[in-house]
Amino acid sequence: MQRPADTPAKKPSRIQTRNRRRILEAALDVFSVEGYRGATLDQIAQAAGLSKPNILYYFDGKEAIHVTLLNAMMETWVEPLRRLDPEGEPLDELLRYIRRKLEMSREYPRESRLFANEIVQGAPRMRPHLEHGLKPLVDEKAALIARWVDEGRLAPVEPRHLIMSIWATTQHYADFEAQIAVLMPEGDVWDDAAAHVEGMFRKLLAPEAG
Amino acid sequence: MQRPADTPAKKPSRIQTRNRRRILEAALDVFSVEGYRGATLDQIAQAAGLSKPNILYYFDGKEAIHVTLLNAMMETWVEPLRRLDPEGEPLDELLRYIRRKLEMSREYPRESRLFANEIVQGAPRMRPHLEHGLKPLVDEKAALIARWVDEGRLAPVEPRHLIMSIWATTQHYADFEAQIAVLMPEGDVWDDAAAHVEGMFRKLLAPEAG
DNA sequence: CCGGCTTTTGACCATTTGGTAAATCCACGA
DNA sequence: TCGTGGATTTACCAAATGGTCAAAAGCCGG
Repeated sequence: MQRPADTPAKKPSRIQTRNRRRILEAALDVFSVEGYRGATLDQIAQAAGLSKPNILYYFDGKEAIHVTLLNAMMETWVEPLRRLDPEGEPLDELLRYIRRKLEMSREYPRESRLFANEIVQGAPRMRPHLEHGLKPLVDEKAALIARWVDEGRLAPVEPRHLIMSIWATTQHYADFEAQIAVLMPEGDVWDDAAAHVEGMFRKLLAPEAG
Repeated sequence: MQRPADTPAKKPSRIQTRNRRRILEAALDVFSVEGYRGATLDQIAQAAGLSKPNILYYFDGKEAIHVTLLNAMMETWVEPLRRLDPEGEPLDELLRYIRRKLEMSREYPRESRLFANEIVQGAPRMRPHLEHGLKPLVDEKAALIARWVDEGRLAPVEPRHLIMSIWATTQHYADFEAQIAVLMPEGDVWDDAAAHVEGMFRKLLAPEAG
């Protein structure tokens, strides 16, 4: 059997799980800074502490690694949005979402940049996932937000553009970290960012009092 | 003379200006989609309608083209920020800046993505420019905004994070266009974006009435 | 401690890619 | 019109890169 990876026939051995994890970890490092085409199997192999042919023993090729990474990551990436609770208090729900999203930018900047690279370059390997995985979720949550607005529990706002703004502002701190490192004075960038972003969206979303 | 490009000794011939322009135009197309390492001289050559060696006749190499593009672009890119007028009405000035920035995302998405690619990947070829070109300008304008806040002419806001938010939200529409194309319903995305972004920052920045 | 599997490696390949050298083409002013 | 310098092409490299293959090495239940 050539690809123990994809065939779910047998349970993967301990070595397999360990090495696959190592490879994905290394690949995340490399892909997230070099982009897909910029990354090389040699880089990944070296970062993983394995030989290049050995990596190709575990994955069907460079693209397979990339796709595996993107898919695995998209799950956790949209999780916070999925958690938007239709039963909750609208403003609380959205602010919690925003905080969580910013946290993820801080904790998983590599994942964010992996994604950013893919999208900036036209999402060549991810468009299907965007259409069938992300779009329905965004449609659903946009409808929810629209409902909240209709009910007067949120200030009027275009739901999809709100979501874009949240993504843009939060992910910016991960994706453009190189720029931020240059422009921001030393200090609690992340704390200030949290305060700023939360305050901004609170003002945007708070329904008119009275 | 090998490099009529860099040596300012003689005025460039008509052919030179034409071909250099062509090359840069083609390179912008390619680099903005593929990133630096993803782009190939063959792609650029083909897009420019020139042969590869001919391209290397006009530029010292792949990197020289990229750097030329980045530098040329940075000028126009920060121009709107430079225009923030200390004498103007703060809210008007900032909203005008925001509108202009969004306009530029619409008119020059390739430039925006070229820049995004470079920064996401750690700004390997642009850090000096960021430090010596962009940082002083941001420092200056951040101080200006801080002054406006102190004078009570803007709602309290952390100036640098405000600037980041403006960049994030406006450039997002260019940089993540592939995603937006999937998620947004057909229609005037740009008009809605303008309304949304302007409204958002107006709420954020408007000083307390009274 | 053996036999059969999983895993790993060294050698190798074809293609791509950035770049070069020299020959050729061509525009244009004297 | 003709020579000359700028512009262009043809024919190449050498290195990098994704990937293959068969042999070697390790691992592990019996």
